This record gives sequence, C-alpha cells and structure tokens, in this order.
Amino acid sequence: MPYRAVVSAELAKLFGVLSHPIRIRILEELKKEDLTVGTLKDMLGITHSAVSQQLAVLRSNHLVVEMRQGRNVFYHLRRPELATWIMDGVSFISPDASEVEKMISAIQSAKSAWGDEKKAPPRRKKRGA
Amino acid sequence: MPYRAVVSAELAKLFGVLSHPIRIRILEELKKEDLTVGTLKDMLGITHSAVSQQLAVLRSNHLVVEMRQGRNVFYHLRRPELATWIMDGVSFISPDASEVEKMISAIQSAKSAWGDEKKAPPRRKKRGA
DNA sequence: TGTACATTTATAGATATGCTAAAGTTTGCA
DNA sequence: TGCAAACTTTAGCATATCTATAAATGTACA
Repeated sequence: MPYRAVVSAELAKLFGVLSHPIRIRILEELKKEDLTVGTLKDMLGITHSAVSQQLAVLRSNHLVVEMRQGRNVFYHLRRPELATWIMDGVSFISPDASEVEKMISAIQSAKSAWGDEKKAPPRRKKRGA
Repeated sequence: MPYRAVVSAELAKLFGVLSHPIRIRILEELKKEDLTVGTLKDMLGITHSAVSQQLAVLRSNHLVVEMRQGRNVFYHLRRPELATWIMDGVSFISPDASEVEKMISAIQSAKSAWGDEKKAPPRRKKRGA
C-alpha cells in the first residue's frame, strides 16, 4: 500500500488550495472574525465575483464554512489553527535578495497583524472593520 | 504599503512549490538523508528526468541544495524543519468520505515513517485528522 | 580520446487555473 | 407581486503547469 503516495497527494491538494495570495489573505482575515463577501471584497480590493470564486475553492475543500444570514453570507474559518500554521510557513519563504529588506519588515507587520491579534468567538457581526 | 499582499504572495509561491505530490515526497525523504537523483528515481518509481525536473523547482526556490560528488549529485534539504512543518499540515486535509478509513491509516503510517523515524522510538499516536 | 553513466535541459501537447463579464439565485421588503 | 441587494455560477479566453520524450551536458575511467 503506497501510503506515502496517498498522504503526499492529499497534502499536495491542500497546498494547491493555499497557493493563491487571495485565498491566503482570506484565511488570515477570517482568523479574526467571520466576514461577508462584501466586506472581504472591500478589504481585498477585488470584485465580488473573484472573492466568491476563491471562497468556493476554500469551501469545496472544507477549509471554510458558509453561514447565510439574511441577504448576507458570512464565512467562517473551520480550523483557526490553520491560519496560525500558514503563518509559520513564513520562515521558509525566500524572497529575492533585492527585496530582503522590504520583505523583513513586511513579514513583521504581517505577523503582528495576523499573528498576535486576538480573536473573539464568532457570532453575528457587523460590517465595517 | 501592502505588506499583507507581499507576504501573502510569497507564501502563495511557497505553497505552489509544495503543491505537487512528488515534490512533497522528495522533501520528506530528504529529511532523513541526502540522496541522489538515481536513488530518488528508484524510491519514487518515476523517470530520472521527472525527478530532475521536480528537483529543479525545489532548487530554484531554495528549498534544497545540490552537491555534486563525482558523477552523482546529492540533494540536501536546506531546512529540515520544513519537512516537519509540512507534515503538520496533515491535520488540515479533508479526504473524501469514502476514503476516510484508508486515509487515517495512511496518515498514521506516514507519520511514523516520516515523522518519528530516525529520531526517537515510536510514540503513541493520537489525532485522527 | 572515446564511451558509458548520471543528470539536466528543451520541447510540445494536454490539463488546469484565474480573471472578466454576464447571467442566475436567494432573500428582504415595499 | 415586483424589484433591489448580496451572492454564486457560467462562459470564454489567456496563462501557467504537468508529463513524457528527446537531446545535451558533465564526469569518470579505460
């Protein structure tokens, strides 16, 4: 039984889902609180269609859950530890030498924004943020 | 400055590199010891060309280092913690319902083979993914 | 040298992914 | 009912990735 092949394939699929900047940003933002498509669209500065399509990918891979609330659809991160684990991956990235300076400060900003911020128990939320 | 975008993009790139079963298997095997293309080819059961192409991806992303030794080229995992971190991702995979049983045992086999081997005596396993 | 061995690079067709724009759904409310 | 808001889905196209095959490079050694 090629268990190694099985596990590697599943991991590869997971990594494939995570191999898009927008999807990563969505997961990191959802770590803090449940958000609607409209809110995410504003945060990310892309069309609602694009947001929705990326959410569909995350949804079909069971990383997020949708919760309808009236006309809005809130998205919820199933396993908040996922966002933490993703950020741990930052120590393995290797930016171009020319951009090292920028990257280092960007990483620190991202870490403090996504890594340390506290997270409240998800419930109905308002727009804004 | 869109530091979030910068970091997300770099992470996405890393995940993209990891989003292939062969590349994951290579990294896990290299965790234990440096290996040549020929050895990897036998372990993975694919052509030497395919191995080399995947190694080129890992190499150009600085995850492995090549070390020529006569006619052979040994590959070395730059950051062994990377393999550990990758395996931690196993807790976020979501296999098809029909394959859950198989996956659970495959995961445990993989964990003991890649996770514990050459380090400490087999520990008690928990968590079922 | 020449040749066998180990590995890398080049190429091409098939597949997959992502974006834009447009159409389709569901819900709330007058 | 009918209409608008908030989303999702579909379609088409451009781009990226994968796999396999073929050719090229580099090294050891007779």
